[in-house]
Amino acid sequence: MDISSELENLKSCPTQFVMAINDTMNVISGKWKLPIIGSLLYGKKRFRELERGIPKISPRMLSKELKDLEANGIVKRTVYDSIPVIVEYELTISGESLNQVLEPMIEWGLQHRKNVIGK
Amino acid sequence: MDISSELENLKSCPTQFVMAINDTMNVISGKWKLPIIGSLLYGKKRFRELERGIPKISPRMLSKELKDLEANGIVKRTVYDSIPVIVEYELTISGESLNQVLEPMIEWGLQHRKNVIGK
DNA sequence: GTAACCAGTATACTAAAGTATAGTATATTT
DNA sequence: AAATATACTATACTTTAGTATACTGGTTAC
Repeated sequence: MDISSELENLKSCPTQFVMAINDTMNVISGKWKLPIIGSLLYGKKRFRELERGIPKISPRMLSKELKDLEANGIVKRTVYDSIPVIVEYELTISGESLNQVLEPMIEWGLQHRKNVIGK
Repeated sequence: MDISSELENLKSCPTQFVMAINDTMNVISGKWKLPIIGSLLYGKKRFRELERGIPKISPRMLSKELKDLEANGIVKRTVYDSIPVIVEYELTISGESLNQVLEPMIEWGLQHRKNVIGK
């Protein structure tokens, strides 16, 4: 699919592209998804490391969002059967490839902020 | 700012980039924002045109989201003092420039769907 | 004169998202 | 033996987002 004509296609045949956008949105929407993904950009983390690294998150939310991200193929959960058990979370390839959507969001956000303040 | 090093920067100094991402998210999140923006990609539209064009949206939600989008500088509202009054909505430059973030979202979404189905 | 179109607003409700607080089972440290 | 750590789960609550239904005030068509 030719990227330069996607906007044109979005006009003429929205549904499948809107679905793709919604898929992407679902993966990163919610209060805690980006902080979690951001934390995991540093590399593997254990549950309590994430909890300590993300201010104000509750274990309930962390657990819920990690399950969500895992179900969506963004995060991989590994249990080591050491004693005591160690659980590690890391980004999948799909998770890491999210930078290709986050970067344009950073660009647009910074530009938009300039525009709005500029007025 | 060098885009190719933004991910690296996101790791080392997250707050301002995370803020930019959140700004972008806020602009397009919610059930009706994308359908509205999508409709306006076709060009100017009047309130009832949008209402008819977006299945299941209620006038309350349409009104609320349009105000939101206007407040965020995504949509411009023009009132013509004809009789009866005509109100037109259109995307601003900022609004149109959203394609630079929507296109990567389409790409990522399609790719991710392939990955998930592929497994 | 009544029915319909325009551009919405008002009120009340349900559903989804997020918070607060406490507790589980296991193991290690002091 | 008591305190602390890990990796969570359970229950109850509040807050935010979205829905349903009706209505307003003006204008035009039949």
